[in-house]
Amino acid sequence: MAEAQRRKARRVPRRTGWTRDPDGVRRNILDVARSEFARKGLSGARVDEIAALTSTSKRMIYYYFGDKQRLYVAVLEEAYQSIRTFETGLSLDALPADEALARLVGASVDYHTAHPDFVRLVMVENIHDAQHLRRSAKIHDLNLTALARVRDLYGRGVASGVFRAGLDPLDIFLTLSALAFYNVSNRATIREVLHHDMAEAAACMARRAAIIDTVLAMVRPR
Amino acid sequence: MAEAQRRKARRVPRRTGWTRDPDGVRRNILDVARSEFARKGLSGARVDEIAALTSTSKRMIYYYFGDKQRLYVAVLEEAYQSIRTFETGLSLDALPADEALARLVGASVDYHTAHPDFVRLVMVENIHDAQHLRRSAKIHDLNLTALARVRDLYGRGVASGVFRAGLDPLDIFLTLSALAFYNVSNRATIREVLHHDMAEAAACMARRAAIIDTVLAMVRPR
DNA sequence: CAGGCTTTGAACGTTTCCGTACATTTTGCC
DNA sequence: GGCAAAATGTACGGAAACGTTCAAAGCCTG
Repeated sequence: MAEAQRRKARRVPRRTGWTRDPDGVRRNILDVARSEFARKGLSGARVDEIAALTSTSKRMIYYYFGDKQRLYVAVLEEAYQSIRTFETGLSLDALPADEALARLVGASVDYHTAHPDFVRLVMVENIHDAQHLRRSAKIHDLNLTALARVRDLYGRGVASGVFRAGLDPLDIFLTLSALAFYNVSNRATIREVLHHDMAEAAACMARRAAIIDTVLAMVRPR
Repeated sequence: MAEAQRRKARRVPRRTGWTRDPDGVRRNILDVARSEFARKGLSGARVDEIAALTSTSKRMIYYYFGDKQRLYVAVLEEAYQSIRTFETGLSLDALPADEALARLVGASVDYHTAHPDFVRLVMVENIHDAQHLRRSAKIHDLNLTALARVRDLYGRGVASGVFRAGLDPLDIFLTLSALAFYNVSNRATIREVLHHDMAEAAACMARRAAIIDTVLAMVRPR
């Protein structure tokens, strides 16, 4: 056929001098994809645009990840693994319970502030009803340690008398998560509706202190 | 031309018996669109699908709203107007400041719980960096009264000695918003990661009480 | 040095999806 | 009854955007 011949006749110039680096290529794709999915959502992000922003080509995205959805899931899984690593890395056991809690809350605020992409990915995933999270075996096994950590901390604080008894550790965890998360997730609408820019350094620090204060006030004996 | 003739030849069966109701048609489209945009986001929602779910046709969507984006903005504007109406409707002045705050927080939690579509729309808008909110004159003039209300309430409470002085009313507002919002916005990921279903009635009520408690603990004198 | 894994690159097929063209009818108001 | 606004329905243009297909070659390890 004429078409087959036309294809055969095409001369393809090759690039030389590249080093074989599968992990690097995957890394590069994942980094770009994370940013794009976080910025525009799953359906808003464009495979062609992600490809254009990588140092490789669309071809390799499909080579390594199969399709757009699986790329998204890979990004999501990595994001959750990162925050888990962060959580595990905090050493709180040496501190008194109240100081440890203050540090945990502060660290949580800082992590969210420093990783807006993570926050946005979680928003995107919530819009999609967490259906990708649900199907991901990797994340199901992840079993966030954060709640267990709060449970321990709270138990310690009650025992030593610095926290009041009768609280559900889940409420403490949800409160600190909510405050740290919302602070980043709703920055844009807060800016437009309240004319207040949480990205500004002074506002950021003040809010951080207020959040720590609030969580401590919640657990303090009355 | 043959094409023109073919079109001319087409016989279009009309539907009869409908009543003239522009507002009703707009209403119907807006309701469906809100649900779809809330469920799937701006880029995830499909105009054809929205049309299919209305009792009218795609033709009318473009007739009334021009294009997808303007339909989305209309939905967003209405959602913000609704919450503003709700906020204005609360009568808190007759109550002591602490009781008034408790009622305000409870009502806020209830509103978010009862209007998950609103919560999701705000999430979607945040993903888009609030660019539609920014351009909407309607919303810019809306000037949420909620913050002013908290400011008054807080002033009253400090004067009567039930609240401690030195807080920024903005922090109170952000805290109560964050807790009420996150409770709904992150339900899906909370369910998957913590295996805890906030939609369940018992969990819902317990969390509501904990949120009220937390905000009151924040402002209580020490 | 050989074979398989990695990489290249552009063009193409196909589907999806937004928005519009058409011609016409129905309704309600004056 | 006349008229303007409201409503109808389908098919189609055209642009995205996802994913694939071709053919070939460089790189590294064993």
